[in-house]
Amino acid sequence: MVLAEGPPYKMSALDTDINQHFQDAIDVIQHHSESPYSDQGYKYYETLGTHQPLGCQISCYLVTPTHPDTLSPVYDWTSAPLGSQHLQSSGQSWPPGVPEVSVGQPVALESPQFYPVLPVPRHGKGRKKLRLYEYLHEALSDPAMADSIQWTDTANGTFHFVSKNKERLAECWGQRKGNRKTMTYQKMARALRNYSRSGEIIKVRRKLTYQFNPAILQRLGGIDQGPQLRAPANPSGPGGAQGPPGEPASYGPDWYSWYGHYPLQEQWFSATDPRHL
DNA sequence: CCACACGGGAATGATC
DNA sequence: TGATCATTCCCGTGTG
Repeated sequence: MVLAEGPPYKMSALDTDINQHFQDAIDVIQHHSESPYSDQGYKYYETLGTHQPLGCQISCYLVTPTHPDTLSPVYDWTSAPLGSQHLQSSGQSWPPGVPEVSVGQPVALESPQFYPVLPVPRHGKGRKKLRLYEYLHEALSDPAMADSIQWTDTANGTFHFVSKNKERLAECWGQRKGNRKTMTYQKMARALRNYSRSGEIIKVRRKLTYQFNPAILQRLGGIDQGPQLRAPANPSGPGGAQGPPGEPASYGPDWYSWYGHYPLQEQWFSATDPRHL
């Protein structure tokens, strides 16, 4: 586990508070919607593998095109540092693995082309094979799959599986890939955990909930930005109307896991240092 | 104790 | 043919 170096982590009431702080922080940031580097980040995204936009051939179901005005930056992601400050002010310390620069002054990142998460897609030959996160994104855009997978917070790219029907989604994925055996949620989740290492999708400390890397979201054509897409000022009730039942009302991006999992920390360190350019 | 969600090691398969 | 990534199996842990 990523927490190996730090003190054993345990979910507690404190986490709920912290997550609430995260949400509050997100709200604050959204009020200051002029993210200094979100645009810059997008410039970077554009340099990534923007080939082959998705949203095509779904064999299992119809695809609903994403909302036209999907260009709002997903800068919620950048609120991580803010959240971390909350963490620290709450007495929660970060593990040694967390890049300090990201904690202290991420918004001040001046090398937008080095947004600290995205594994650069292979150059040259693009991957033609459909990848799981692409499929999930498609499914999230498809109302027909809403009983299996839903956006938890489109603004920051979190989504969750519906416990009751998650197996159906997994099966559909397996069929889509033409696997020999039936895909199960367990196996699909195993693949998702691999994404945590590459940083494409991370696990959120919430039941059945994951979060897209914003760069991935951008690559996949943005996220829906319907009226409900903005994170509510205060997620009402347990995860709002869409959250899995029985879950705490507040949640937040798994910043800890995000940075902790990120395997390219050193690359990122050097990347953010202009001297290494 | 049980069911469920989750995490990860390791072997294997598929693709580039 | 090797590298990479996904799939598959399996076992262990934590939680309600």
